[in-house]
Amino acid sequence: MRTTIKDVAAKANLSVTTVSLVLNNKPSKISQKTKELVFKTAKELHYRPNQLAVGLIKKRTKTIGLILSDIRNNFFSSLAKGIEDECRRKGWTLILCNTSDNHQRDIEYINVLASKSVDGILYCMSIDSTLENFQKSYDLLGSLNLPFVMIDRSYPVPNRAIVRLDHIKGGYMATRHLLELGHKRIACITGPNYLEDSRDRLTGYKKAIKEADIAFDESLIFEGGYDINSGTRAVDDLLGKDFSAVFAFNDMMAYGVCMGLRAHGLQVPADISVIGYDDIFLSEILEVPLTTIKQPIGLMGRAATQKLISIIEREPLGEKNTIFEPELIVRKSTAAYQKAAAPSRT
Amino acid sequence: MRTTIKDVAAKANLSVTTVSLVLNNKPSKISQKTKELVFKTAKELHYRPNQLAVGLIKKRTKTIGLILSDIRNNFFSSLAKGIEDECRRKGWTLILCNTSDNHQRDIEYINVLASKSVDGILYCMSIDSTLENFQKSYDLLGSLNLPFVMIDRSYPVPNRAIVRLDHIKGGYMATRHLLELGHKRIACITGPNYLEDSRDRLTGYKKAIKEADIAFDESLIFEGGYDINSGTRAVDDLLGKDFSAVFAFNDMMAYGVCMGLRAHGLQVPADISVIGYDDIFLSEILEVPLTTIKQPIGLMGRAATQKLISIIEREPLGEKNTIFEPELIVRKSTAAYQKAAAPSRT
DNA sequence: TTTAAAGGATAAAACGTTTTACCAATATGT
DNA sequence: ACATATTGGTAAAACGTTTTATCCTTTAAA
Repeated sequence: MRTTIKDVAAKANLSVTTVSLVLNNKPSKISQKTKELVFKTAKELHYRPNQLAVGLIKKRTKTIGLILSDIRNNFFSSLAKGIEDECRRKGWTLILCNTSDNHQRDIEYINVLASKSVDGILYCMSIDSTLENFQKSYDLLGSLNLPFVMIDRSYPVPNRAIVRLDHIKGGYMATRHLLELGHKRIACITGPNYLEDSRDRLTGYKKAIKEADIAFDESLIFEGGYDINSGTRAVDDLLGKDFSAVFAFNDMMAYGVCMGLRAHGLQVPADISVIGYDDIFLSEILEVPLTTIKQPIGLMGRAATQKLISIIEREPLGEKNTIFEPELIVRKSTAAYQKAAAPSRT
Repeated sequence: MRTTIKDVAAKANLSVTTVSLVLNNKPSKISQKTKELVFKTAKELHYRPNQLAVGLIKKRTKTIGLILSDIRNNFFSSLAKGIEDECRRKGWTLILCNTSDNHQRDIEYINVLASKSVDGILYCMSIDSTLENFQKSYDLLGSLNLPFVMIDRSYPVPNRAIVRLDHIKGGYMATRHLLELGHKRIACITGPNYLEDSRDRLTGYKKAIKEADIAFDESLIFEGGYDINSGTRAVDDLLGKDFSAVFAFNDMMAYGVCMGLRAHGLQVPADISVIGYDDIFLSEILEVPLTTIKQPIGLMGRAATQKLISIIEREPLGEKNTIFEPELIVRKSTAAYQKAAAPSRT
């Protein structure tokens, strides 16, 4: 069996209380000599407090749960990396929960995490999180009295901390970039329409084209699901329509678009410009590196972790929400508009 | 505060013992009527056992730790996905530990996980794990009495369960594929030489060229670090030498090779054939999809999890080790040897 | 000399469970 | 009528900590 505090106390001929007091550096009147004896004995026996017992009595575990859709997705794994980094720095532990974009599991996992006594939750909703669904999670979290921070995706309800990008600005920047290259007919591959983050990007898009005096054309908007297939499906849908550029609301769908275009014999960016969103790892190493809007994903993960820990420890919080700024990364998938290049079905 | 078993007992006017017995379905002589009362009350109060207390007394937490290098790497995130899936299926919980390929952290995390009372560890060593380093982890794990399963990377020591691919065969298959396409001068980008998995692939390579009566040429072997940069550096080193194909010991390095070749104006596969290893997600969606040796990563994760749980629960184990079979996935980055295509410095 | 304060350490309760051993009341067999 | 089973349930210990209140000495102050 592992060494317990009793073993240390016994070996040092001291009480359990003394050992605990010393090891936890509590203000007490224990002589220097005794203190040293405790440290020495603890080290000899390789004593490490059993965190189950500690958690039980302190009602704190220094453990947080991370709920996300799919860790295989580079966006989430980068996020997880940032979060884990920050946890390690602060001596916290991270439990990983993968919902596979199934909201029922969001709920299950919240319950599991509560019964494991995590101190808080970092929550990226699954993609089928409508407002109603979110409300369920929100209520549950509330009834369990669990501190939580939403990452990226959320809905506006009271008393909810969120860390995310300014997606309106992001959508605006992406669109501006294409407009400045001379594109006027810009297709959008959005995320699910009920999601705020997708709606925000679209708002940014509309703002930009309006400023450029271009009418909004519903037929250029394709609702995707943030997955690679949405990109290829979008191309099938869009082909034959008049457009010279595509703004995909995430990089994954942008890859799909590129693949789809290629399959139809169209070149990026010669025939069609494509801009993505997220700047995940792949985007840089593609044969035609993707122009995209960068989210500082790792940083956002760290920020969210810090915020959650602050909430848990009841430190004075600055802003309830943290909004990051998007950044335009120009690579090779966007080019100036060429009149001749209007796409046609092959 | 959360509902405790005492609250349930109080409300139902029963003892804590009775409630516990009923809820855990223990053989006991509690009347059907009482049982129903217990279930009803527990449900009403939304009772969920505090797993800290349960863990403390049962000396089981149904929690395992996963130690890996970098979750951003698609190989590991796919692995983590498989592992998490299996954990969820069986009602286990997963703690994620990211070592950033720093062996010191392997050690730290093993200690942390032990103090959190995980029941076992799934261990992917960091890349700087020499035999000595591994020995330290191994000894620590032993002294903590922690069941563990190594994934992919390990060293041959007694009493160690490992789940991995047959890398000798994998190396052999990759090389055979290139040989069959007519290539005779095949460069290798290996992993660190002290790692068994890299050495095994090289063994497979040597076996294949020997069978084809081709002499082993040390100058065609470049020792990489399994990262993308190793691939580009390898190209710099190799250029000017006589070779028509490259076998990169993982897909990441294969991408690096492709990028490097492209930077030097060489085409894949027209000028140089490239084969990778792993078959991670990217490989399929590249402009020139990568021919590679597939590791069933998700499956391996699940298998490792099952094995670990079996060990923890002392179920009869079949084989101590599980060796998966490699599979050749032919895509577009390899082509038949063309005499004219010998590379030259640009 | 008595009282108060300081110094050094500890006993015991508490956290929320599980589990073992036991108890009381009723029913059964002789 | 008595011993014995059976039925239905509970008290209390244990898990490994932290923390509060308390205790005994010794020293300082009155």
